[in-house]
Amino acid sequence: MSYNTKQKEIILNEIKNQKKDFTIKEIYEKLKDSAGLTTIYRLIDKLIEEKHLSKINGKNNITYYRYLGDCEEENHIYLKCESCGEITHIDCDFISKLTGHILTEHKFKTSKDHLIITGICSNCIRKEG
Amino acid sequence: MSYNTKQKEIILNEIKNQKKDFTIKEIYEKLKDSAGLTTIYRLIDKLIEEKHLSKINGKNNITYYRYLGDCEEENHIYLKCESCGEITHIDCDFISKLTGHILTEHKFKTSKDHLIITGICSNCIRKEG
DNA sequence: ATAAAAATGAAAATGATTTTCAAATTGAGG
DNA sequence: CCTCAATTTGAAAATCATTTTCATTTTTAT
Repeated sequence: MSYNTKQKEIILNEIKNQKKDFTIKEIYEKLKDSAGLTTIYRLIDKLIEEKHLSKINGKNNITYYRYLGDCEEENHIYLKCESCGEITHIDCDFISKLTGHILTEHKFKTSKDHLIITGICSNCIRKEG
Repeated sequence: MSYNTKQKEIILNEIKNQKKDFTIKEIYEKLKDSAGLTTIYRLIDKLIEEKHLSKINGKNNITYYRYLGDCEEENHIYLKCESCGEITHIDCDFISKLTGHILTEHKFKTSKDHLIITGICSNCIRKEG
């Protein structure tokens, strides 16, 4: 039915140790002496099927994976100005209220590091108006 | 800076006419006599950057795209799942509180039609399949 | 009308993912 | 501890979507 192998154990262990989203390449680079690329792909596919992993489209067509295990709260949000491109980082209670609201009312777990809100910053508002 | 061409017009028109999520291949098949594949890729990348289009991970590594109509409403926000790519529109008071807070406390005027918050949707966060 | 800037697209390159298949490993049943 | 069929592995080859290249064409400002 399903055999246990040392490769599966090694790969799963490495995935669980990831602190952030990771790529296949990163895993392979670390494990290339103990597991082949094909095997890594196969296990990852299985973990996704079993909903232990989530596949994420990053920028530049890079595929990241996220281990679904622990979810820490953070009150961080990025404000990105569409005009000058400036990104400011805010950290306030209101954000946790927002993410809490979105989670409970809209059943959606906002990503802490990808929470970017776009608009126009105060400097650029002044310039334009 | 940016030139208008008949290809851009034709491709954009075709995209806007799509009733559902679509693939590049589908667009190319329809327009192959009037626009090249490279040009379609280029315009789609630009539309994504401008948040008029969203990229969606389908099954079997098929990439779909969804046209995000221009939104004029005040309390409107898009929730985009980083895993499956699914997009939900939410429309609630909390959002106007958020934008009000960001404007008064952080001096930042949020963009109405580009407000996309990313995270993981409830379907994807469920672990045991 | 002219020319510089920008856009096009065919072809080639890239690169991630999948497939193939012979060899190695696993685990159940002696 | 054996044996062996089922399963797994991984190197190499194949696939295929996307990107790059670059010569040519189109657009727009002057």
